[in-house]
Amino acid sequence: MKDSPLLQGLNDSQRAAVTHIDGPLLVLAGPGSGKTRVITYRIAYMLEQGIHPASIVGLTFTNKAAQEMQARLKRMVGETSVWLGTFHGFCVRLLRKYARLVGLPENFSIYDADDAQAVLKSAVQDSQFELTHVSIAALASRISYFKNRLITPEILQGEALSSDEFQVGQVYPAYQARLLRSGAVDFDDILMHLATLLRSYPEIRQQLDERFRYIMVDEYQDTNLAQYVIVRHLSDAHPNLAATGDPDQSIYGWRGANVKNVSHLERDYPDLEVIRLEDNYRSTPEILSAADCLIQNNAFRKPKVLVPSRDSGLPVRLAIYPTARHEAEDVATQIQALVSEGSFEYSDFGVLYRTNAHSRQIEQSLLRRQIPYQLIGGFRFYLRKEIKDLVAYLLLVHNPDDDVALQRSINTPPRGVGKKSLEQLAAYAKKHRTSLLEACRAAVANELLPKRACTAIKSFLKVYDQLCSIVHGPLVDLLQLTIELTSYREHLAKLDEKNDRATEVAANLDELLAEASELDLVASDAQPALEAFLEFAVLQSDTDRLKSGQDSVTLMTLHAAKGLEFSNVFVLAIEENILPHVRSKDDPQALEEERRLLFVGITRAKDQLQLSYAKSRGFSGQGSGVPSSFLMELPRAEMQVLDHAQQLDLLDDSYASEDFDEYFDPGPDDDLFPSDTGGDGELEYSLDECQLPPEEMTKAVRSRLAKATASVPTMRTGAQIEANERKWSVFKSGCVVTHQTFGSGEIVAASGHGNKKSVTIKFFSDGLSRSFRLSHVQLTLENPGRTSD
DNA sequence: ACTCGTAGCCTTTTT
DNA sequence: GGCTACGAGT
Repeated sequence: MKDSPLLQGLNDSQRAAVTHIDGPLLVLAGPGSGKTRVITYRIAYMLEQGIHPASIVGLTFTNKAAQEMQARLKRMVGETSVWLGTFHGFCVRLLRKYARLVGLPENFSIYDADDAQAVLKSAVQDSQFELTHVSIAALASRISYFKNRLITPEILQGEALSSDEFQVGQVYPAYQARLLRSGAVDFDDILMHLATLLRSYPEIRQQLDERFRYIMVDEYQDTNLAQYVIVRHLSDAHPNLAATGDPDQSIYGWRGANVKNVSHLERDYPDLEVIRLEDNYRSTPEILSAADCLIQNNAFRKPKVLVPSRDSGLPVRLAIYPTARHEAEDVATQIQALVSEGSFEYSDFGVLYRTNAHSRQIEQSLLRRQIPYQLIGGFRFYLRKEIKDLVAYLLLVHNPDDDVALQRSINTPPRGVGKKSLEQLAAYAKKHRTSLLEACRAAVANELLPKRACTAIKSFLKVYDQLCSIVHGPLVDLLQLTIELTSYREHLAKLDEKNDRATEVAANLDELLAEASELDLVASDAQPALEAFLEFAVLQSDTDRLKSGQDSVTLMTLHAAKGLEFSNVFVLAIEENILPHVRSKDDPQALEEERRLLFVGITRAKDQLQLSYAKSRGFSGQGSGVPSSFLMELPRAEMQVLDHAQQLDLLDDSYASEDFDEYFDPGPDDDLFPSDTGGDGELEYSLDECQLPPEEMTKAVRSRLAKATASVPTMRTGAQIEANERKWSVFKSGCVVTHQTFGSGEIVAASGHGNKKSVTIKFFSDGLSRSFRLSHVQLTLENPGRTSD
């Protein structure tokens, strides 16, 4: 058995992992150690051993990873019924079956972050609970945190809450009640519901455990408690659980992932076999050395080695640029040069950065050179308005209780159902404990609303009922009819008269129709096309849309890059406050996660790697220009440092101008680093007036520039904010202060940072609370209060 | 009730 | 620099 041809070409540890079939297994796989290979080979090996394909489940993080494995597996063994998919996809399928047990209909809707936020917002309004210094987003993330930790509203209500969490404690149950009433789940619910279901129904747990005898989990370091519980419950009587992961690549702590799940595995499965894959087949020793030096700075870490197996290559480059624009231009130039030399294709390049916003400049530079690229992340197809509008109709057809879908569709295109009418419908729905759709029917039947509104609602219901009548036909027809009945194309055309997105929007609709007809082909009784489509629309991530066939540069965030590899990698903007991100620097755990993020980025590179930062980034004050402390942790001696900023130091002041990027616009053939800065509109105007000889002009420009920049307040915001921060740090909760017009009062809350720092003061004179931005009011401190440090 | 204009808001990472 | 939410006008 053990000499199966499958096992040829695997190293010892890989082979050990592939052939360990029964009993719990943990594969600690460093980057580039052939993990995906191990997983696919392992499945093939299991099939070869006669294990039934339907009893094997492989769970991945992204659809992309799942598809990749599916494709590899297909090449090895042909079509199989092995379930390879994402956690969420798998859980949705199970949840559909047992939905009633957690209070959901089988046709429950899945809400994306946008929809969920809309629900949360109305839950907040509903609970007549005033939000003070807590944003909806912050509430959402707290609720998400609870759900990931399987803390249901019921559990939470039994807990004593700190004042911080009091508001969440109020809103969370209301939010959840709304979701359930709409027959909907958010992303976190998908996991939470299934986990609680498995907990509460041992016989179901047992059945599923029996059915899914062999479970594999990829990117195990990124699982959260809910996911752990699910996996654990499905591997109880048949503990054939194989987890693969790398704690050094755990980068989703912020959304509840818990690296400790790795040690929990050891605790919960005493027989656990641990196999390490430490040989790296991907990167040159130079790249690995940089990665290793960096990651060793993480204190909360089990030491692990990266063993290079490739020959020595080029040194890792560290490039320093005066501005983000230079960075982008130079990267684009390098890519172009390497491709035209013939040594590489565009698809050999990956450009990685911390946040989506950083893609803009590099996009422009590539565009200007007509270098093809694909951008991952940013705006998702299914988040586009025109797509979401249409999908809303289908959602409502699928699930009539879906209030979010109704609110979205009832007045698109505008047919005269305004805010007022909706409010009354909502009130009716609340009173009669029914859906908005039912409220609409009641309103029309009993003429509860003004005639105008009633006829509008009637026409909406007519469209809706017509759509419902063909729900069992092909999905394309349903979608086509939706577009027709709503005159959607005409509506969009009218909307788009000014901005010329019309062709793009039309193309989007066509793509939507194309995807619908594709799904019609693969639809089955178990998964009707409409349901598949709606799930696909919401669970499809953007990384999944990455097309491997075409020759283009890939642009994406470091997070999205996990699991991928490129011959040449550029990591941009490795600056303090960006990587590590501002919001991570006070928390040592979060800081280590940021370091791991860079580690992931570095280890994506096979042959060449360039890390870079810019001294100025025209990003509303945020680009500090300070190189990331992570860069100090790299083996500088082995690296090649390219300091493109040196020659420009004299001009630093002008380069630091926020508007610099606006007027520095080198054409494709321009020098990357011109000796002078050209001029913006204002400067050119003054030049015309001056009529000085060229050398003098430059001087005049410079002195004018210096003057201008000195007088623009934004130029000093950095220092100013810092000074203000210090000055304002005395205004804390509990302080007694005096306001010019309202007199004295006590600070009851403070929020925000820098110039946005604001306080809420409860005034003694009238007992009312008012909020102020510290940058806008003059306050005198009367009494530092009890919380002085 | 809808459309247009502006001010304030926010800008991590994603299933 | 971009969007959304809100407010005034038609």
